[in-house]
Amino acid sequence: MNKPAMPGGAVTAVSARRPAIIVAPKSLTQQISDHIRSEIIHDNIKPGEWIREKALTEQFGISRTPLREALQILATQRLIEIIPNRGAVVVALSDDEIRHLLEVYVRLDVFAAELACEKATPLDDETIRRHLATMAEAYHAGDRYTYFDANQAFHLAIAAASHNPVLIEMHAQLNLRLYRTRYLGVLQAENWAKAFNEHEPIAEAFLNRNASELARLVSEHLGFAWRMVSSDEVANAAATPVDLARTA
Amino acid sequence: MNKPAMPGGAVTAVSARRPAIIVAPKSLTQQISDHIRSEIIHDNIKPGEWIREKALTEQFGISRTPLREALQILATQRLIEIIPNRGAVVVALSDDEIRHLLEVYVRLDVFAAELACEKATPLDDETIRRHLATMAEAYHAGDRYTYFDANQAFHLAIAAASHNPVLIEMHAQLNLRLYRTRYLGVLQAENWAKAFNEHEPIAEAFLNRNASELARLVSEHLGFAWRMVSSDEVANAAATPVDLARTA
DNA sequence: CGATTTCATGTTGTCGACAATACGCAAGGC
DNA sequence: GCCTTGCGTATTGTCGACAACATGAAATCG
Repeated sequence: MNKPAMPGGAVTAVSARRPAIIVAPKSLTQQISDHIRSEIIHDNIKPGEWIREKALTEQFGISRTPLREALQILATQRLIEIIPNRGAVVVALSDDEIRHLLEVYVRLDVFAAELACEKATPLDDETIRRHLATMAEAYHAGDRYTYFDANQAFHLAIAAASHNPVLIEMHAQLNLRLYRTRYLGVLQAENWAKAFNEHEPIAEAFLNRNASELARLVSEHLGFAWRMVSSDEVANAAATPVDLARTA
Repeated sequence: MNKPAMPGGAVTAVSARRPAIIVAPKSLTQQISDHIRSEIIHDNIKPGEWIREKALTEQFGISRTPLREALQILATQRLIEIIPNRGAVVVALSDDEIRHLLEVYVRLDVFAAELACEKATPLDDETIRRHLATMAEAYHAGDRYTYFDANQAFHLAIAAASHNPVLIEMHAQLNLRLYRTRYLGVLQAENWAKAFNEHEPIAEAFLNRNASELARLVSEHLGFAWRMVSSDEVANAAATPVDLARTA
C-alpha cells in the first residue's frame, strides 16, 4: 500500500479493498478531509492555529498531495482559510460572524421545518421521535455529550424530512461551521433545562404538521442558541491570534 | 516562472507578481478553478462531459497538482462530481434538482430582500438603480447577453444589500449552480418582456423598503424563472449521458 | 456462437524532489 | 535606539515519475 502509517491513530488507510460493485471506495483525499474536519469541529485543532502540512503528512503517513487536496475542500467549506504562500489557518469566528451564520441558519431551519410539514413520511416521524427520546434520556442522565449528539441528530432529521437535498446540504454546511461553537456552548450552558424543554413543543408541532407554529418555535429556539453562545467569548477564543490584515 | 504556457489562450499565469502588501496574490489553484468554473457555467464544457486532467494541464501549461486541487474545489461546490479512480464529470442537473435548487434559492433571495430593506445604504440603492437602468437599455436594444449580466448583477446587488456575508455567499453559491440553466433559459425565452417588466416593481418595492411586498414579488418572479427553465429540456441535455449507477 | 479471461492502453492516485516564497534573527546604517 | 538590509531556515508551491486502477478489445474456452 503506502507508508506504514505507524505514528498515532491516523486514518488506517483502506485495509482490504474489494472490487465490490455496490460500494464506492472513499478516496484518500476524502478520508483525510473528513478526519481533519472532525478534529476542527470538535475543537481538537483550535481556531487560529496554523495547519502544518509536514506534521499532518507524518501523522497520517501519507504524502502532501492528497493532504493539500483535502485542505482545498475544507477551505471551500470555510472551515479553514488558505493564505497563499503562508499556509492554512483554522477559521476563528467573530461574534458578528456567528450572528450572521445563525441568522441564515435559522431561516433554513424554519424553511426546512415548513417543508417537512408537507413532505415528511411516517419514517421521518419515527426518526424524530427517537431522537427526542434519546435527548430526554441523556438529559435526565445528565449526559451532555449524548444529549448534544441527539440534539444535532434531531435538527438534522427535521432538515432531512424536507426531502430537498439542496436544502439538506446547505443546512448541514452551516451546521458544520457552527458545530464547534454550539458544541462548546452546550457543554457548559447553565440553562440546559430551558433549551431542552423547547424541543418537546417543536416535535409536537412537527408531528401535528402545524407549520406556522413550528416556524415560530424554531425561530425562538435558535434565538436562544444565539444568546447562549454570544454571552461567552470562550467559544470564540483563538489559540493563536493571527493577523490577517496584510492579506486583505 | 513555469512552463511557457504556449498552447491556447489559457490562464496567462501570473505575469508580474509584486510584493504589494495590500493585495493577496491569487494562487494557481484558484485561477484554474475560476477559469474552469467559468467554462462550465457558460456551457463551454457540457454537463456529463468527462474532465480529462491531461488535456487541461496541456491547455493551461501547468502540472496536474494545482489542477487536481482546483477540481476538488469545484467538486465541493457541486459543479463537478469526482468519481474515485474514474475521473470528474460536469454535473448534469435533472428537472427535479433544478426545482430543489430554485426552491431554496427563492427563499434565500426573499430573505436577502427582507434584510436589505432594513440594512441597505444609499450606495446599495444607487447600485441597484444602475443595474436596473442597464437592464432597461439592454432590453430595448435587444441585447440579451448584456441584459442577462445586468439581471445577474441586479439580483446579486439585492443580496449584497443584506450586508450578511454568509447569506451573500450562500446565495452566490446557489446562483452559480443555476447559472448555466438560467443563462441558456434567458437567451431563448419567449416572454422576455414579462420577465423584464417584473423588475421595475421589485426595484420600487425595495427602494420604498416595502419588505412584505418585495418578498411577494421576488417569490413570484422566480416562480416565473422556474416555469421558464422547466419547459425546455434543452437546458438539461447532457452531452454525454453517463451511467453513475455503479458508483452509487 | 456466447460468455469469460487475459492483456494492452489510457487515466487517475500518490509520491519524493526541487523551486519559490515567507519568516526570524543578526548585522549594519542613520 | 530604531529602522533597514541581508542572510539561513522552515514552509508552501509545482513538477515529473511511477503505481494502481478502469476500460475495452482480442483471445480462449464452454
